[in-house]
Amino acid sequence: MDDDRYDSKTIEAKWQRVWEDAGAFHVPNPADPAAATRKTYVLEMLPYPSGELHMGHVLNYTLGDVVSHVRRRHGYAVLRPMGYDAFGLPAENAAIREGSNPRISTERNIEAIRRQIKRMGWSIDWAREVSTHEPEYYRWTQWLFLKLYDAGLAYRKEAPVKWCPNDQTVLANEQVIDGRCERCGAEVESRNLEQWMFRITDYADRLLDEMALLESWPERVLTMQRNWIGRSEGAEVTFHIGELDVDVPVFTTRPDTLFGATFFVLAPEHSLVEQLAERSPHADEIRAYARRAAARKGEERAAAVEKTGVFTGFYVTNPVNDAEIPIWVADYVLMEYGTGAIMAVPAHDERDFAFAEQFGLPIVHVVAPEDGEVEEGAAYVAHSENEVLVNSEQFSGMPAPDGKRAIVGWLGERGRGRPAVNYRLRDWLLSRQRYWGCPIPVVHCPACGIVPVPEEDLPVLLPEVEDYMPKGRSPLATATEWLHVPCPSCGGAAERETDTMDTFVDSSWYFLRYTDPLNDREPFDRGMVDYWLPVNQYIGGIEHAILHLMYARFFTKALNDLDLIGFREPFARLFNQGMIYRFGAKMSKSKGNVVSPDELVDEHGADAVRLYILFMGPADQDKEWQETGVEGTSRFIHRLWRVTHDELEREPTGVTTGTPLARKAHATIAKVTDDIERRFVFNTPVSAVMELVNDVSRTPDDPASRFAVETAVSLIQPYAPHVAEELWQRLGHERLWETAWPVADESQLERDTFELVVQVNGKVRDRLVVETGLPEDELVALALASPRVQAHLDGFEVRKTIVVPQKLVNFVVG
RNA sequence: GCCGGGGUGGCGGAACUGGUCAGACGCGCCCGACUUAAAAUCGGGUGGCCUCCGGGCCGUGCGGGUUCGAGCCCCGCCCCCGGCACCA
Repeated sequence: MDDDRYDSKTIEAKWQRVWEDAGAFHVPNPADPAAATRKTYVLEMLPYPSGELHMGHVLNYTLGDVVSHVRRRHGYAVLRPMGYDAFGLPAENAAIREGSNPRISTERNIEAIRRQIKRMGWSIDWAREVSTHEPEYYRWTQWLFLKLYDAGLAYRKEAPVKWCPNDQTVLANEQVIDGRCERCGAEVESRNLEQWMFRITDYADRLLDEMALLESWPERVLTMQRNWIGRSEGAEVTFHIGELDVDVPVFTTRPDTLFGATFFVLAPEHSLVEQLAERSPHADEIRAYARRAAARKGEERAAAVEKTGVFTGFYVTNPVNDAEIPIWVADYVLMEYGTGAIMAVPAHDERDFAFAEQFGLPIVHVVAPEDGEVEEGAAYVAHSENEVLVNSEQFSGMPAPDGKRAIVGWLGERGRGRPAVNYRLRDWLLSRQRYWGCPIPVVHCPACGIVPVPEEDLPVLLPEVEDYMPKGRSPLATATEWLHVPCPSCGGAAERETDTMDTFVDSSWYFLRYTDPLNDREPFDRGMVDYWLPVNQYIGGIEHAILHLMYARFFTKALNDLDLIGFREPFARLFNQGMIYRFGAKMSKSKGNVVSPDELVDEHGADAVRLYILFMGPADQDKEWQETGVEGTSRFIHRLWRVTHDELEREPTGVTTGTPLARKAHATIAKVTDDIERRFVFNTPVSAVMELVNDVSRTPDDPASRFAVETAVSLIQPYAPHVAEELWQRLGHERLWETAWPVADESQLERDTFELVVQVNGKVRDRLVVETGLPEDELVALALASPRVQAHLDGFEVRKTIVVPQKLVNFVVG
């Protein structure tokens, strides 16, 4: 190799081999987890092997790599594993597209991704590699499922569920975006099916409250999860239908407006609708309306400009005043939320008001602004602060919050209501009618019902089938030999469950498996998970703000309840990187705007690509890909190379303090360290090192040039580890990856002199170089002595003088 | 409608606790050096307007305010991105 030319290919291959041979990034588990060590767990979301890596992955894993390198060089044992989220729709659909078997295409993709990862030079502990589709892994996914089943947290239930007609499977609510399948974009349908669910709703409150245990999560993610859980406090109030002698509960957040309920509405899907229709003279009309409404999609119903509905001819009794109010059926009431029935208070609810207007129903005001006066001819009154109850018998005059409590209390005493909390969150539907997933380890026995597969029979292997195309029933059903088994309980003929698990089940515990990936007796060792977890820094895309991140939190809490782990939140700190756009759109194959990391690495080397992806801008913001951007960081590497080689021509002086270049180097150490560790920003450190290198090339005769060059090489190592290691070696050192992170000399951050800014009325009029530490009056005297300042003071009276030590003097004149 | 994030040169962005004429660093562009030439590389310039070349005025989405001083704080708007939404 020509020593004077930078060649990324040779250098990167060389150092990747060195690291591998040295086991540089392998971190063994401690023999005694109780012994205090400096350790940290840095984790990035694992990739789906449905294709190759894209620039989003490059950003994700380079971010994690910088954090890992810096922490390692601070003396931490860094757990930094990698794995593959191999099961699931994306991988299976990719296999179908290319007419290949999912296992074969997934494993081929894994190999390609592994090769890409190694080419990028990310510092990973390969001894901990896992893939969710391997029996050694999914055996424990099944084991955990059975633990949740035993605890009553996994159950089977028939319910209206979301069905994707294209992917031929049910979906979790979280996988439906604007009424469409998150994966393929097809419009989802509603079906009544018996499916496997996880009781995540039991954890709704803890998913909210235990956000307090998190060290640092982006506000937007917490907000999204709060919105998704959708907790609202109110009351359940029981209304009575005399004719049927049935009680109908409703949920309301406004029990204070109960006296204003002038009608009552059932969702078209409500079971009482048919019961009422049977006895009603308008039976046909009611049934026709219910059928019409059911046929409309939720979005259509929501978008309707005019409210629709039909009167049933029956009445219900308002429990607070025994008023008989008419029962209507209307599709603005949703069966999925609350109880599917509402009390309508048109004076204080916009939707009820619109309905009342449309059908000429009475409007009664029962809350008013604090003076208690209801405006003449008032219609709908928006909720406001300091309302008081009116027209509410003994409750009139109470401030609304008191009224709420009093009315709910009054109802409670009479058995007609109670405080209640309602959630938007639904249980997690986990079964899928697809081939490429973890088999659900239960057997259906005609005599015993659902029987869990005994632990010792795990894993239930995913059978080989000839045709794995989705057909609405799981392809596993065609594996007849696999399907028919004796019941583990009674020994009679039985059938295996043929649905597979949602891929999000696999990824809800993978971060635990990394701590003990080869364990064949249990999913993980309790001592090791408790030692490494919670993850100190988790990094991944915002697209998982709800899905994966909420499921993983749920799993962690459930496993904690089962006393399998000793912590309640999986990820202490979370960082979401922004999306990378090109030509104004998110990079995607279908839009044809992807930039291939491989091609960029071929052309510029992994170091230049790593530098650019972080230098582009704040890592958490979305940003536009710049075609010529990598050239800039590539040039920087060449410049660093040249500056280092120029330096090698000079005799080292040993000077590390006192010169302008020495001070710049110390300031750069301080800036880079603070940015990465405290501020968690990754673009400005690159700028700072560029400045340092620019300074070296401008002032090569500064005695501290060797120190400045070594500092630049050392600081850039987390970003560009290959070239840094090579230059470090040429500078006569070794193993930069385990060399202590540099520490700035505080005394070098202060200057003997500084530039004093002199302002007149807030405008800068002069800048003077003055000694550090002069008393204020001397600074003022020096400032007054400036002819430029005098020119602006001339003829005016100085009314006030502001002195900011180390910074400026401002004269206020007038 | 509710909640969260954001608006700075031709572009990506910087300014970290209100304090050095806002614009670091990089991209692009312009000029120069090297070259027969080009590329690469190196050096210089690059917010706008005016200029007697000293400098002056304007400028961080819009309008106000607080302050000696505001990109940063407060009030009222506009626009963009994301989440939730006939959720009772």
